[in-house]
Amino acid sequence: MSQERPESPESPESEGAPRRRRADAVRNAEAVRAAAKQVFAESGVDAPMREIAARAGVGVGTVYRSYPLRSDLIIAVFRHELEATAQDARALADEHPPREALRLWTRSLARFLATKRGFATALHSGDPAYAPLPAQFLGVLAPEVQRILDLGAADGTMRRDIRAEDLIPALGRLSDAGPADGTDADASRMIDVLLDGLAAR
Amino acid sequence: MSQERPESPESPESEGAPRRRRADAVRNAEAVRAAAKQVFAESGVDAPMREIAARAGVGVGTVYRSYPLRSDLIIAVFRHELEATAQDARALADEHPPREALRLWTRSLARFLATKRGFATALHSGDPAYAPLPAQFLGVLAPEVQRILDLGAADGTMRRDIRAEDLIPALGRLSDAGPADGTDADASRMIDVLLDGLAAR
DNA sequence: TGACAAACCGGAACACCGTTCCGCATAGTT
DNA sequence: AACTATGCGGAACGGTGTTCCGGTTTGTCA
Repeated sequence: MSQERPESPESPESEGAPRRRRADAVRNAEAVRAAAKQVFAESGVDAPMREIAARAGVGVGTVYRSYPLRSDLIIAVFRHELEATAQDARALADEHPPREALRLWTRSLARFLATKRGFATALHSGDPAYAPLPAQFLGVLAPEVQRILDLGAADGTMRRDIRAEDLIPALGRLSDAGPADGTDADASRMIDVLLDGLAAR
Repeated sequence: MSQERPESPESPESEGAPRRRRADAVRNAEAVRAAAKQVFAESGVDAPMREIAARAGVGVGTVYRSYPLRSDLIIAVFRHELEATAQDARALADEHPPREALRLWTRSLARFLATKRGFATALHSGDPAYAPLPAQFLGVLAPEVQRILDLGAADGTMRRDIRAEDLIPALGRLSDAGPADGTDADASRMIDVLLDGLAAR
């Protein structure tokens, strides 16, 4: 029971006790996350911070306190779905040969990106507010996708010199195309071409 | 000589005589274009309008009068280099077999994009200020690149179901990757994969 | 319980930026 | 020289990200 005391850190080595966050702070952080989810769905991930704050019944300062970077808020909102997409890769790898698993997974990825307005664009925008996004995105997806690539390399159906860290950003960029591009190219067709290029020669 | 009169339109059918622009207006438009070229090189194509105006020794209103959309200014600044890139496609098609010509041309395109800071990103940003950019971009490049694709289809080395209008945006997106992505993937490698996928099966 | 310090809050304030608008200046014409 | 329409400058407006601080709330300790 005495373990509950904030002053008794589990890890004695850590510098200074990281006093527990106040209850109202966590409440507000969650309210902001929920509000952001709504607003992102309606107006995209680049919606004004003020609107998110207003929707959460909170001041803008509070938003920035819990989520200093816009990307922190985006990750918090989409983390679950992002991890689900990663699990799709794992499941598909178990049920299909590698090439087919990868092809099907690109659909899953495209679905994820298509339903998060502005996410794909933010991913390669270069905007500092989104800077940590690509790495976090990759961090979740790459391990599972790499597993498919490894299987494909092992059974000789895929080339071995492309890693998930290269492939996923490329897929993300190609997925972002489509009607909103101004040119009505079909995104999935170019993705299929890319996957064909991934086949072992 | 009487032909010089503004009141004598060459095409009688057109509605109203399009009075010639004033001399100071063309001077200013050119000064703005030159200033924009400098500023774009230093700060990217999304540099503040005010800075371009200041550099040109002109008010912001004057910038908007000659170039209502940001994309108008961008096109004006890069038109020559863009057309040179299109000519590269023509030249390469004459000197190499189609697949090799296309491979070399992607390098030319990547060079073009790499030296125009922010251009590639603007191309697929969805920002209304850049809306006409993709179409103008394609309008210049597509005819020459399509020629390569046609040659490749004719000699049986390339698949026939991909058109330049689909391929070029994809190449543009993949070229935009690289170190600035946050992930240090090598853009040219994924482009090579895409080109491999373009080979006839 | 009451008091106190640390943590936290709200939102005004500041710094930019794109874009518009209009009184004034000037080029071109008669 | 006088006149007109064309063009000019830059103030002004609306919107946005981000910071900052006086005041409030929470958790703790006596």
